[in-house]
Amino acid sequence: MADLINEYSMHTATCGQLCAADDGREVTLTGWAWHNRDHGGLIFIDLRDRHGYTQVVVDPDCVSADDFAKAEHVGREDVLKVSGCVRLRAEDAVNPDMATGQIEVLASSIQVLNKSVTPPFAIEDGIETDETTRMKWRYLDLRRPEMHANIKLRHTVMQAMRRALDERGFLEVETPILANSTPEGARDYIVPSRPNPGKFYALPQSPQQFKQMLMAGGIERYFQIARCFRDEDLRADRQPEFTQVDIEMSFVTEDDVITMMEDVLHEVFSAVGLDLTVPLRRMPYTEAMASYGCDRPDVRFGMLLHDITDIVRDTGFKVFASVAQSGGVVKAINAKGAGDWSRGDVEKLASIAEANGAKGMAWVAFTTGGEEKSPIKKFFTDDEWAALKAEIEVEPGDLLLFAADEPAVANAVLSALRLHMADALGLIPEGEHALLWVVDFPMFKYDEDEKKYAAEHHPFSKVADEDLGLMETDPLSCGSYAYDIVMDGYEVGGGSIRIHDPEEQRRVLRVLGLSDEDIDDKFGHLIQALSLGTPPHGGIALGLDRLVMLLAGKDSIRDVIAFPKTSSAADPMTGAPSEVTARQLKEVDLRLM
RNA sequence: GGGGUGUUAGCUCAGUUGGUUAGAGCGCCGGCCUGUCACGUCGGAGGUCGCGAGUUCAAGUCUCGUACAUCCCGCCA
Repeated sequence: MADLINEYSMHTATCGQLCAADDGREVTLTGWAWHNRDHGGLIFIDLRDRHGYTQVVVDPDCVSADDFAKAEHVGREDVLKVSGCVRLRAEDAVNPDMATGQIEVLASSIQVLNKSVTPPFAIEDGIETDETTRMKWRYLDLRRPEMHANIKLRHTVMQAMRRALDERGFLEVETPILANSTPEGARDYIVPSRPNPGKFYALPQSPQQFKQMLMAGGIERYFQIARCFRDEDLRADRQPEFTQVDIEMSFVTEDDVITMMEDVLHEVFSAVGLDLTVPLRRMPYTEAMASYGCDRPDVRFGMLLHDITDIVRDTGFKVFASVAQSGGVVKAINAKGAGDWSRGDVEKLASIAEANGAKGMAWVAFTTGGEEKSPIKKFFTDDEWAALKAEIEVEPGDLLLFAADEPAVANAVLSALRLHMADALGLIPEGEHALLWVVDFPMFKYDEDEKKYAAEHHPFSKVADEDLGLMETDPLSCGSYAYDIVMDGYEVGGGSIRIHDPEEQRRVLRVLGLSDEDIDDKFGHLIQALSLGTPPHGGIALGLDRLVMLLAGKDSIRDVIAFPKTSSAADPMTGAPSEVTARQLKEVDLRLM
């Protein structure tokens, strides 16, 4: 075996890195055959490895008849070992579109290390093959240069992250995968415990409690590139298992965590050839909701939300007036450049509004020709119309889209429309990134379905000092020391300063509806640790998959995960999840219904 | 749990008003070809139209159900 490895690793060059300076070198290349162009008396084989392509020329005068016959039958994805001499191509044979297009390798011997059957799709960039097909043969998909680049980018980001954190005194610590179910939050993946019939582990949704225990354990600065699990429905940016760069620090303020994270990210961006200007903008949560309609604003373009509730409070357009008078809001965005859209195209936008909870969508188009088209204009007085136009500063070519509803719905609708219109109008600059902090999150929100309070961030975040007295009387007014980092409209990280006072922790959990008995049962270890000298601490977790996805310019994290799962949490390659035997079930004391 | 879109050759897709033997490009197989690089050229093979019912003289096409994929809402402390 050692000899075999040695033999394979002795190749003297890689396919993507030969250049004119290598002219005359004797090399041995190993790789996969991409294209085989057989001209009868002369054969060109493009050989591919991790680094790129090189053209191999097989001339019958330079190889044995046996090797030439082999070359004639080389097919896609055959694994070859080719020895030969690098030579400059004739001037008219140079391929300027190819990194190694200046040279070629004249083969002297060819060895087929492994013959491949015809692959189900082409191993090259820009394919439009269905993603399920790519996932079924993921190892083939991974051979494609763009997937290679994604995996390499992920590696570079992870290594830069480790280096930057190590340099700042963080210790990398592993925390358990077999952990406890948590009563709040996402649905857990559960694992039966054979020695404890009827009892289950839960895979961690995040190492949150363990990292707080590490602070209690005096580690002071911890990080982990941690796998996290959540049994919820999937999205393009959500997988059932995903990776967080999990960080926690003792004796710190919100500013300390934010500054540390900015420095680390600056180094990570440098490592991938990007310049991140720090410090980043910090936007209060209330401003994000008011101006962008969401807590993860994409600030690469404008089109901010305008609140026109006061202008339309008494208008003749009853839809607006009744919402405005009953505690709702009327807001609008101005999609500049869409003023000449056809009525049909504009009306189609209503389906986006409705998908986000709107009952309808009003609009006004100001054509570049100076016309004002709208189904609602006739209900407005001249003064109201003028006030509306002044507030939004309309010009010819503008299209106004309105949402009138309770604030949460109006914001959700306009946030979705804003993103759709930015995409449709090409307002998002390609390759540019915009990062910012969203700060001053509220501590609690009210869950209408469950009829109880829930933590906006999580129940271990510290309530703002000045609001501590409001916790029992007016939870929704309590701020917190929680912050998110947002990149290009995605939440790529979030964290907070944690509670380190045991009584404060109990109060928060009580607001969430937990009895003292529940608190002791589920969080007794935490409360106890807090009462035994846990230092003030705080931290953050970055969504590595999303971060790498954005850096790679992709719109699905599946493209930066080596072996992702489909939207039904299945793996088409391995067939997971699958049934287990009756014996396996019996061993863990389970029976299928 | 809900909504949208899709499923036809190995891959990407077309398929009209329901009507003869379901097509194209690429790939694959065979022949020819010494400067191609998405080589060219000639020929060939390749189909359970996702699956199951129904309507009809007749279904890739219409109806219902269902599976899977994908995007979104809910959900994701």
